[in-house]
Parts: sequence; structure tokens; C-alpha cells
Amino acid sequence: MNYWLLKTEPSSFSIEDLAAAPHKTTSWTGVRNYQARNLIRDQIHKGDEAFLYHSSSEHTGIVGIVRVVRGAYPDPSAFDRRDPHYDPAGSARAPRWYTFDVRLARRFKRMIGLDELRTHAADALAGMLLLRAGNRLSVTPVERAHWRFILKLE
DNA sequence: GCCAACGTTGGC
DNA sequence: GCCAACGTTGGC
Repeated sequence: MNYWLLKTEPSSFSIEDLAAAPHKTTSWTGVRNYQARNLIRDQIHKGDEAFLYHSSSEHTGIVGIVRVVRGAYPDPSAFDRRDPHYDPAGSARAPRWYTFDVRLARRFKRMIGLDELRTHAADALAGMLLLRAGNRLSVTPVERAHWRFILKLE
């Protein structure tokens, strides 16, 4: 089983939105970055767990945990002309973009802020991709040791 | 294949 | 809103 970190902008989709969704489940659509696509398509599997991270907001940080309930399948939003993430380059036969489904496992009692995570960047969380300067990848793997350490911060 | 221009991400 | 860091595009 693998661990991940998924970024979302709470102004467009927050953990509150996920909590209110049917079955507390959503499909993680709209990823249009090849590196993230490859992770989704090749490495994210049913049963994996991921931190949910709120980015681009007043308070940025990890707000909870989701579980992958369905592995990769072609992202339908890429085939929808009216969708802002529509991409005519793909086809049903040769899909370019993938999605997967997650269900809310639990919300943290408190947000573990980016600033707090950074205080451990040189030791316990050394090498964590989220903390690397200039990292913009919306889907990143999380090392098991980092995962455990962050859980203890809560 | 190079690289400048452009668009996006995301912290601040 | 600013801007640094990236990724993508497209001319050559």
C-alpha cells in the first residue's frame, strides 16, 4: 500500500465539499500534468491512502485523509467539450488523462499547516516533495516514515 | 532539438 | 496582487 498527498484549492473543492458528497466520495478529475498522470495511471491503487492538502488559501496545510476506492480509469472530463479541462487530443481508445476515486476517511482535528510541516523539513520530513522549493505537482507520493510522522503531529 | 514566449501553480 | 518556479507550446 502506498501513501500520497493530493492538493486541492478549497475555493473550488474542499474537504467540507468531500464530506458533503454522496458516500463522501468523489472522482479526482481534471489532472492535466503528465507527471501526475503517470502516478495516477501506474502507481495509485485501490486501498492507498492520501493526505488531503488545501492549497492557495489563507491557511494552507493538510486537513485530513482520504482512501482510494477505485484505481485509475480514463478521466471523463477530458472528453466533455463543455468541461474546462476538455482535451480533444485524447480518445476513448487512447485516453490521455486519468482519474481515480477517493472517499473521505477522516478529517483531522486540526489543520497541520505548511508552516508547521516546514519546521521539520530539515529532519523528520527531509526530502518530502511538498516541501521542496518550487514544487507544483498536485499529486505526490509520501514516504511511509513521513506519513507516520505527520500523523503523530495531529 | 533548442529555446523564447506563454500559461499555470501556489506561497506570500 | 505579485512573482518565482515550472510545464507546455511552437517557431526555427
